[in-house]
Amino acid sequence: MAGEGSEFRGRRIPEATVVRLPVYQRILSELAAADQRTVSSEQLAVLARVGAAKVRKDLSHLGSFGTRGTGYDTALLVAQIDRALGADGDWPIVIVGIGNLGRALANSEGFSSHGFRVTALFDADPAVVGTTVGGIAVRHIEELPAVVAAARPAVGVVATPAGVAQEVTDALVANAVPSILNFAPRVLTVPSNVVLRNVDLSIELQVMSFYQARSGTNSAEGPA
Amino acid sequence: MAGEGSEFRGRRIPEATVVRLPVYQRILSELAAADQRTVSSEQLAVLARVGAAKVRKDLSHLGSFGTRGTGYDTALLVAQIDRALGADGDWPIVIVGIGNLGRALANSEGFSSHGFRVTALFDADPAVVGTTVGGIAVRHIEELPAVVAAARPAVGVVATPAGVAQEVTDALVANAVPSILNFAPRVLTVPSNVVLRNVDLSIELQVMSFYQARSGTNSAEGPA
DNA sequence: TATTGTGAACCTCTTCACAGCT
DNA sequence: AGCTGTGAAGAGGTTCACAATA
Repeated sequence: MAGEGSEFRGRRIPEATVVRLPVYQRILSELAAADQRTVSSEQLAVLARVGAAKVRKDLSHLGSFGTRGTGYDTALLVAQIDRALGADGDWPIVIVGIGNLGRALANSEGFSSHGFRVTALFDADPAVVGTTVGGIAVRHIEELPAVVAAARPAVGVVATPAGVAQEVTDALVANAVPSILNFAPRVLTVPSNVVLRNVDLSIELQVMSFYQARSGTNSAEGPA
Repeated sequence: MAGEGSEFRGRRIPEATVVRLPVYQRILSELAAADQRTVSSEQLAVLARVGAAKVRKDLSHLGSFGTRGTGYDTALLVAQIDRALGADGDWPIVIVGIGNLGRALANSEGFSSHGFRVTALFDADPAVVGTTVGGIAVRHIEELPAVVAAARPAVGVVATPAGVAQEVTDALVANAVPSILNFAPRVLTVPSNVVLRNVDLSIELQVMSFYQARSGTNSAEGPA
């Protein structure tokens, strides 16, 4: 459990910063592995492809861990970011919908690091139920309430067809899953106390075709 | 090519809006399929889980297609959004890295709609090269330059391990691929004229554990 | 000297509120 | 009356620029 709020700086970290912390963390881990003891905001900025001022402001939300004239202690910074992100915790995951994408997620590196751990898989297809994916047996969706109520996963991943995404989400929420990561191309409704994030592959492509369709336009650079 | 700028309103559409347009488009398509002729910003807002004012402002960037007192013509709006997003175009895609994720993407619905079309798959593993995924034969990565130079894909999808993501990207860019969609957990460098978008599954999870780690904290609501 | 931490300016996106049109 | 389109206000995030400090 290890849930002590100990000496939290009462800071409210902006979402934009939260999204960048994992990027910094990955870079810092690599630097630490290469035995680099300290790092400047400038170097981290170059590696993360952002501005140095942004790096400093982002890190300042975690506290004041840098040393003026020297930079940041690499290992210390990794530890601080890990703590902020909860990487020192244990975060069981369940995945619902074991199609191509669900299978890929179940086997994904990202789903078994930083404290994450896939604990259960569910599908409705009898041909899939009972098979083993990434070392875990796929259970029938009807077992979801019982299994989830017992296992208390931290994250429910929805990788089902769009048509059943909302009802699957409702089942997860009803069984106290506090965070939902949705891959189905559907806008989901969840209570306000549930954290919902969406990953929509189709949207990413469409954003690209938007910019490309535009760049095809005569590059009439607007006058100031 | 079909590259006519015809009667473009010289508007610069905010990125935040661009990301929501595909969501509206999907909802509107469903309404149109259900024979709903018109839709109000309020109804669309409820379905997309955003504010009505935001819907109106977003749509206003495309032009003035609503009718006061009535709402928007559903079919017309779908057509306008499609046009803005380039959904009336042809967007060949190549996917590099045919692991679990690349395979899922190659079979994905989202990669074969809205004008998108997977045209080539590449991998470095001899055990994978030559196999067929989603009806397309996987070619060796060494064939990439020749194939890409000939096929001129609009989007290159990087689904390789992080270690080779940059070199694969360099090869795509060198062969004139104008947009890169990166799934590798690595910050990529591309020339400024190349559109780059990142999808990082691990980051999404870490953002969730961040919020959950926080909510575990005594909900000491900060004083104003 | 080198580099952090941060107020202030700036920019972008969101929300409000209402004039204007049907 | 009903609903859009938008100027203006507000909130959030980024960048600047520099004082503080090792």
